[in-house]
Amino acid sequence: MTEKSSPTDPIHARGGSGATIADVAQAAGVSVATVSRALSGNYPVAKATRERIFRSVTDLGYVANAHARALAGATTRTVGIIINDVADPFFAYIARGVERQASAEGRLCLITATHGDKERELALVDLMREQRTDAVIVVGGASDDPRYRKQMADRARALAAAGSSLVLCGRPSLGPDVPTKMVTYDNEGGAFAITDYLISQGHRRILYVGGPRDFSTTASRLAGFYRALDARGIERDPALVHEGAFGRGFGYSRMRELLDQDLGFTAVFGANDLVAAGILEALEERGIRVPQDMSVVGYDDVPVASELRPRLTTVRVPLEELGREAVRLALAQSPHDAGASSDNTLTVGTHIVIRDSVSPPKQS
Amino acid sequence: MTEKSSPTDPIHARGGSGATIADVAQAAGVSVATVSRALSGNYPVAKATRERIFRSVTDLGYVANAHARALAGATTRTVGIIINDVADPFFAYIARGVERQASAEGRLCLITATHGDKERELALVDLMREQRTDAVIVVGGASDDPRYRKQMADRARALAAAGSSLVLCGRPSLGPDVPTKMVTYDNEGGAFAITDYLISQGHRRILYVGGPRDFSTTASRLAGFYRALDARGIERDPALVHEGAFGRGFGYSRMRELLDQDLGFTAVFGANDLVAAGILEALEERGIRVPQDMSVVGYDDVPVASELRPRLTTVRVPLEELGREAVRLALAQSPHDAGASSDNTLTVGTHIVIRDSVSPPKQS
DNA sequence: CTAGAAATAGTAAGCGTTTACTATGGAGAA
DNA sequence: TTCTCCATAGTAAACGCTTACTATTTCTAG
Repeated sequence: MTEKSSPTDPIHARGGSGATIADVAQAAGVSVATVSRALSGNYPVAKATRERIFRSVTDLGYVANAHARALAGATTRTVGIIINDVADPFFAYIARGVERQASAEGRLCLITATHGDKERELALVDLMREQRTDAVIVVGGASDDPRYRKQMADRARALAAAGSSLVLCGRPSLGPDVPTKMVTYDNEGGAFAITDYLISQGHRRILYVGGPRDFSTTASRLAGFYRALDARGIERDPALVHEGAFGRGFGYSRMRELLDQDLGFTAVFGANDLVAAGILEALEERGIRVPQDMSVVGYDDVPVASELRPRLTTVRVPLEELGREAVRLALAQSPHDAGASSDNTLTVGTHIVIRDSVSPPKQS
Repeated sequence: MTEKSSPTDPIHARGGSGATIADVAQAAGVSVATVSRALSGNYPVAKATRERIFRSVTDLGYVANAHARALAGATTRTVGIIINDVADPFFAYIARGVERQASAEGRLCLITATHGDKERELALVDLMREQRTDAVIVVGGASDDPRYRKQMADRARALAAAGSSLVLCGRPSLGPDVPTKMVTYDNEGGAFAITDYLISQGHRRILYVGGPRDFSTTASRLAGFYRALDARGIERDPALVHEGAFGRGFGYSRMRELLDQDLGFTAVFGANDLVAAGILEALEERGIRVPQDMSVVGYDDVPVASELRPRLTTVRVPLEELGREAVRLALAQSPHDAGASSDNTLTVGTHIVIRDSVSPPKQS
């Protein structure tokens, strides 16, 4: 007895590559079929037999081979999610919702990141197809490059044909004839609401900063922004719109440049909270007080918004909910089970949350 | 022709559940073996044949079945990671490192969350065993319950026996005879350094708040804290140590209570940045200025630390690096390939980053 | 007491790949 | 010309499960 572990230790038994169902069957003196049935519990197995089997299972530290199971059976009990970046809070909260709902529905969650590369995104969808996930959820705004859309549409069809589905989360449809499911939030409405709030506080020249060009999220937010301007009869000034990126760094550096120009704006709409954080930093550096000298708003209401000083007035997007709904919809038999309309679309609302970063413009 | 998509569309072809390698073989007029070889490219296939095969692959929108592949071949090209919460920045940054390194090494990444439940953690390790992941990485401090340790040790052995490995990331060893790999950071050293910094600024009564009791991370940070006190000959006062949790909410509420007692501390050490953020909020609410009236430090240096005002002085932990190293070590043939010592342990350093939340105590 | 229905267990056919082994054809060597 | 050796391609045996069928008991009812 040179073994360190005691003979009753589970798991340690085989030196090979893990016990198989056949090992368990042999140990329990039954056939593999019986073991399989005892484990899945969908077929009667005599109590004594079952107990013997379970004892062997623990003794051997047996766990089923998920691949063999997926190959023989139908479903993989896995959902795939594709996001930009695991550490970006916008995506992280959606991923949390996905992870939680998936695990509530007994699924595992394959999370991958594109790092903002759309080619990679397509490749990742294929990877998930290889994995035969029960659904693949792609999150976040999309490029509107037609070639890309076509490629994604092809994949949506392939997934649908294979009994899986492509879920678009927070991004526009690929077209009416493409079999996808969609979970979105009212991006344009939120932008409208917060812009209107700024206007109602007396602002007339509002700077818009951030968000990649030709990107669906940017387009919707900008659309809401313009609609609010139009509704109040305020002229659109192209000099006040600065697309670019979604990061904090972009907000900071672009704001620094803009501050040197004489644009005469009294409020800034950051395309998201991170951009707004950068804007705030640039303002702080210049000694411009917020909200006394300048009002600032963001979008998304990620935790940083309430961490900032002043606390950021922003648009709340129910991110975690979005993720949960994506999974519900993905796994639902019929769209109605998940509370979606019959075109498989579900929209969650947004609303503005008022904190301390906005006040009426200074009288000049 | 009632089909909407054009006949040259890839993918749309079969109505079934996805094309198989046999379909491709038939379409290309070769055997499945040849297709398999053409795809894996590890065996000569005539150029013309190969091209024919690839054409069929695109025509059919074929992607290999990862499960069949895993079953027949050896490896799954997947690593599993188990964290507390996807949206907690501490874990999110580690997860990002894991995800990036895994994808750099051609692996997919299965991410799951325990929500702080250690039973669930064990169950998740088994789930990953089922998936036959090339490695399973468990992240973050661990409970020191002996039963739990035993269970985890069993699983480590099972994984090792199956040719996979258990990687402990930021948590203590399970014992010398348990086959694990470890990536850690100098938790105790960081706590020592920042406590010493506080002392060097003149603080003598330092409050410690946060971190679950009987938790390895808490234990190490507290150990560093005490060592610094001892080294300077400052008495340990149990009334100044308040374990509890790692969240922002805990920092806030506990600090409120503590402020009502007359403890006479001049500085607060938050067990992590989130706790420190809560502390700062409680202080702000009471109108206590930081750092003039009270100094505050945190731990981890997650983004919120530089978002806060005052910017938080804290201990920097190279989280993303930690995740990357975990994957490198997990996948390395020999520990030396990954720069680890021969006992499969790798430690990354921590250092304090000084910002604006500490100053000498007020003369009273 | 016996036919027929449960209840329980076993047999074996896949599931979609990879890969060891085998087969074929033609080029170069003798 | 004949033999060998490559370069290719095919055959078929796993891989570890699930499940449709089949077989054996054991009840239950008539």
